[in-house]
Amino acid sequence: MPYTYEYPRGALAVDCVVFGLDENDLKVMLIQRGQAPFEGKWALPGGFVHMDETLEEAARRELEEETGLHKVFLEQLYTFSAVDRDPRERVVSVAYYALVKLSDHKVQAATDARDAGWFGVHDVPSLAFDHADILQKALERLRGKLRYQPIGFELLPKKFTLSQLQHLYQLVLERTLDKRNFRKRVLAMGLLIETDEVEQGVAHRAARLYRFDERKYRRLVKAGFNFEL
Amino acid sequence: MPYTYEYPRGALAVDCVVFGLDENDLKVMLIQRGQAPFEGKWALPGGFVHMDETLEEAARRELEEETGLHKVFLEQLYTFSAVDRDPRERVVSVAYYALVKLSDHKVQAATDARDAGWFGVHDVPSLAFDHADILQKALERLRGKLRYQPIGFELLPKKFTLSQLQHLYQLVLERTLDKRNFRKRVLAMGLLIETDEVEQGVAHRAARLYRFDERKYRRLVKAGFNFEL
DNA sequence: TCAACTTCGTGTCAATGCGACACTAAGAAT
DNA sequence: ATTCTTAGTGTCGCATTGACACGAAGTTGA
Repeated sequence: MPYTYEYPRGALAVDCVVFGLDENDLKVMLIQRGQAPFEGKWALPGGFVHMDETLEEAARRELEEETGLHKVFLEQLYTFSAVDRDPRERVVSVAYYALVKLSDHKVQAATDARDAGWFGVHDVPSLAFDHADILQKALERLRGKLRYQPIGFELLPKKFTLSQLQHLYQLVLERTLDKRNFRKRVLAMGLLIETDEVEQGVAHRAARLYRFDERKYRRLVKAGFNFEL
Repeated sequence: MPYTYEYPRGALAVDCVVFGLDENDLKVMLIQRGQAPFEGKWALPGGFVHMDETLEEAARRELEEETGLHKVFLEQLYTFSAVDRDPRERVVSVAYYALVKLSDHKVQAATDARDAGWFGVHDVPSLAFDHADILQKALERLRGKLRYQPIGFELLPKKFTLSQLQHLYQLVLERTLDKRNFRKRVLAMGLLIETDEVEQGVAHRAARLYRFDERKYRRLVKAGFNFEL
């Protein structure tokens, strides 16, 4: 305990709001706390920042440690600093949100030592700290971002149907969208590649599978292009 | 100096990007550093966060202390955490951006003990720390925000002409706008109140003065309204 | 006082974008 | 073969957007 400073210092933490998409719901990953404070309560995955890592590195490390997730889409959300947000002492927390393909990560999520699980975003239990506020803010951001940036693909498998994509948009934006108009718009933006495959194992006409053209997207972003769905 | 912890802790700071509007330019307020590191270099106003204040409180306090500004529009921007962004030790900085009416604050800005001043945003000197990055990000945010939220008024005097408002938009967005279309759109959003005054002391036909209807704006925001200019 | 100068303030029209809307096609199940 | 379910497709009217020019008002200086 040789770390002594001239002035008092709060601790710095990161918390992650991890979104995943299930057939029917937008889910968020929560872990059950194993220690006080809030022992037994559900909380966002997160932890303290080390001295030799950036905030994003800390967020990725904690995600990997606590949920097994890695290489996910991750973006800074907001920094929460209410003086009493942690009952132990002053802790300022930088929140990130992540989007993951549930199909890829279903298994690992539950294999951590602590209990971890996916909850429908409108059906979360009471959360530790100010994590409910953080979740709220993350949802708003996701909604806002989805409108003008093609980030929805991060939540879907590599190959997906347009119906899945529309379903995702409807879940996040919380309203229904017209099928024809949606397809028109989303195809018009020119970032979807039609594959020659169709979905498998459905009890009705199979839908065509598409891929997101990430290469093209990156190129356009670099060229200063502006996406508004 | 009795503040001892089990693990090392970085320091937590806030930095403020303060925008102001001059007749011809969008300006940013800088202060000249009085101590190492970067002594003599220009930097964003800012400082360390106290244990009993939120980040926003810290930002407002520093603004008041270093530049005399108070009661300004202030919003969190981003948290910067490069490990070596401060040569002394680990410092994570939460950046805020502020919009002030230069007309109200021109005087105080220069009265601080240190040297402080307004610089055209495209004509800033080399900055201390990673403050150039912070400024860059603030500019992007301001541009993005201006598109869909009526925050430009924070930069203008209480009563202003539509030409001033257009000029501001042009400065921030860095492109010219059609006068008639601009007036149509901005009046259509219904948040401007026409006063019965006109500007004074100009060597040509005087323009009508308008006020921003903040009351109405707040009401609409509360009602969940969505502004897109 | 009149001519010159500067900025104010205003409307139309064409093109485009957007939302509403319904039926046939394909494939699986029975 | 019939039924069931979802896939996939085009038009049309309306609203929005952007391009575009000139007379009005007020000041200045000859």
